[in-house]
Amino acid sequence: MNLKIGELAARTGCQAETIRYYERRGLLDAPTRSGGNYRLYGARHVDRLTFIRRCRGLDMSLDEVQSLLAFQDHPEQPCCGVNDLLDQHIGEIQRKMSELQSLQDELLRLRARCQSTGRVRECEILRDLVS
Amino acid sequence: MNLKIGELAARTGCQAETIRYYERRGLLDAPTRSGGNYRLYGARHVDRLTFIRRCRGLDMSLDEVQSLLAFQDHPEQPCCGVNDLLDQHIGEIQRKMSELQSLQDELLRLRARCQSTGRVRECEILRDLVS
DNA sequence: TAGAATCCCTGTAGCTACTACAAGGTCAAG
DNA sequence: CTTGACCTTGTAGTAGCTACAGGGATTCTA
Repeated sequence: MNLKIGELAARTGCQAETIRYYERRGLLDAPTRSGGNYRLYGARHVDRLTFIRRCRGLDMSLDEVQSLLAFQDHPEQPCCGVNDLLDQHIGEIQRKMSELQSLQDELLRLRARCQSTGRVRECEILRDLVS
Repeated sequence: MNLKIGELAARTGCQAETIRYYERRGLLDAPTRSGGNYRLYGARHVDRLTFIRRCRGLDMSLDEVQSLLAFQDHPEQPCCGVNDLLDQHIGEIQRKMSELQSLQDELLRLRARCQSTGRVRECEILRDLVS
């Protein structure tokens, strides 16, 4: 294996600087180094990084990802913690969505107040926003 | 009028530190000062800050708010720019919502893979996240 | 009128999850 | 042997605040 950071980056679709950042943050453990002090990654790192990127793609925070990684490192534990974390995350997304829905409603209502023919002076949108 | 920053904060539901931050950012212009160097705000500031907070409540960025404030300061301009900004913002919210919807779908699919009885070792959720 | 409590001031550093340098070292190709 | 692509560390920037520290002003109470 023995990938350099750029190769790992290409393989996972993650920038090299992001990989170094994950290492600093403690999500990815430090790989071995080559003679010239280059990071050398193995298959285990590819898996971990893939996992992290998948979770991030699902909008999880790095703290959440770190929790899931901790579960992976203790395979004998019951897995209900994983489910709890996911349920909580699903709840958060739910909340965000309904919040955005209210925003959208209000924005459309606001937008309907102006037919874009006049001057700023008479614009009902701006007037509406102060009150 | 002549409100101190804490009074303006209480009146608008905005923290004093946030108000100072808006001043630094150039959204709220610097008020006069008292003898003891306290900021003293007038009715105009109350209106501006209310406007800003309303916009922020609609999830607009400070840059967007600043654009709207610029429109307010040029009341003779045609107001179609205001409409454009709002339409664009509505579009963004729309995009965010459909993105969250896909996330939600995928999270629910993922969640359905585990019935929380086993150990982490066999957890299909974690397995799914690596591949 | 003294002292305490509560405000206010400036400036700086922290938060998330990166991203973008600068200044330099390593390595492979020509 | 030089060029260019890659790698290294460290630092600073992004958005929109928030949280101090260390000090001054004002106001309330005894």
